[in-house]
Amino acid sequence: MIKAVRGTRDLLPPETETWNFVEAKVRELFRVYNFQEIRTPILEDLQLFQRSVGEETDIVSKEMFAWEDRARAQSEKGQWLALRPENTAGVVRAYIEHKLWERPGLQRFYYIGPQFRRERPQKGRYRQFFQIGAEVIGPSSAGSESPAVDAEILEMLASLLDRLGIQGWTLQLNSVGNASDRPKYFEALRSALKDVVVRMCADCQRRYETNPLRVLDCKVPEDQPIIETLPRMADYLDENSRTHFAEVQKILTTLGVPFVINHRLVRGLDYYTRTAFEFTHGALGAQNAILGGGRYDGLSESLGGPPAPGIGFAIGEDRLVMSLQESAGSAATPTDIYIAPLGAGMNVHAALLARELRRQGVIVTAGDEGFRLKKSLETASKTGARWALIVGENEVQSGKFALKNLATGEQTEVDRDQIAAAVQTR
RNA sequence: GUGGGUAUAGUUCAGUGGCAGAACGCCAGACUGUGGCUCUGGAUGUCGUGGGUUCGACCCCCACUACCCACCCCA
Repeated sequence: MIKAVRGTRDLLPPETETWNFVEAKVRELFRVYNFQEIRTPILEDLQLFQRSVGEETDIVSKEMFAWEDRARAQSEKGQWLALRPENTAGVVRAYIEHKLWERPGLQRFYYIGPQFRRERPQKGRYRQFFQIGAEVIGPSSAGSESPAVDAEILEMLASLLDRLGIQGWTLQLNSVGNASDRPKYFEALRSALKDVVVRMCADCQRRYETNPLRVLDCKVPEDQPIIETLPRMADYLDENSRTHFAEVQKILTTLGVPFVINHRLVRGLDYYTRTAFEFTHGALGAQNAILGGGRYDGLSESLGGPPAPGIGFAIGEDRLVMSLQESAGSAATPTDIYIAPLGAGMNVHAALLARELRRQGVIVTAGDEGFRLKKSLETASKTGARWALIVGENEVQSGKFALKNLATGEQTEVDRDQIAAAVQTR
């Protein structure tokens, strides 16, 4: 039997109702914050991700679905293509490709779509997963570096989680520095680790070589005392970054958006600068990050574009839906009327009535004339219909149809043109 | 990539070296144009795949695969 490939899955009703609920709420919210939808290709040039996310990151070096496309001519080499592992790079590429800085003001985009990473699947982690994300990007002259933008994004996210009814989230905030002060911190961290790293876990010894920042993220209890003594990024921020970060916090506090400063929050993509954040939720198992994001002030340049500071985030939609189901149940949309055609030749009459009713906005399902009435009513109840409409010889002759309320058992005779009104008023 | 667990009906799961099970769900009948409740009956299936041991393997052994959980990493 052919099955869904590893790390991918089918989303079935009624769960898809929850997904639609989430997406509808999200679009509604983006609308009032004046974000507009952008749809970028799922397939991109591999180099896009190497140059943005970073060639040395796990995402690019180990987790990409990438392959060499067929060459156009014998002499040429094929282009390397990749399934996108995230969507920010694609949005920034589109920003550059279409010279969107020529448009007035800041560009505010949102997207909803599948992303791909070749990881080992576990709870809340899939090889094809869905992200809901947004980006604010533009020239500095349009205000793209303003801390007000960071605060607006964070306030929007807090509102979103609240409006979806997700309880118990935590906003963790940090500033990870810019292109000039990050290397300084990097050095300080490495030299502080130099003598103590031998006492740390095997993963940390590896991280010391590959990416010392990740040491801060270590969860091994024995390593915690050592990590506490390490220098903090906050002490290495330049004046600009420091006031920027302070201003973000000030606005959030004024707005009443709760957050905690986590000096050890690091992100796994190279393009992040300054403000970095995660929203976490307890009910997600080890993959507790429901969304993450931050600033990427130098990303456009590293993709060959003009200076275009920006900030964005990505929500793990799979995880969002998961935490939503922890907090509340979902409601299925019930059928209004189940039509029970009764006897030979009744299917055509049922089809005609269904057409008339649906044009009036009634949700209709029809059975088959071969069904016994008992079976039709049974199916109607089981599938959650509120009413059953009997379409038989007598009804067609008289023009009055038997309409049965499946909850109460009450049955009335209703004129053909009164059916929609009858089920919609009650 | 590493470690642990699991794999039997549509679903959730029992089970024993000797005929494949329960509950729920599904289909049908009791009841020919009146559902839910009840009763009766039926189909549930390559017991994950491939080898091996054995008179005989769903059960024991080996390999593989998939799924789940954790590490790593991230959303």
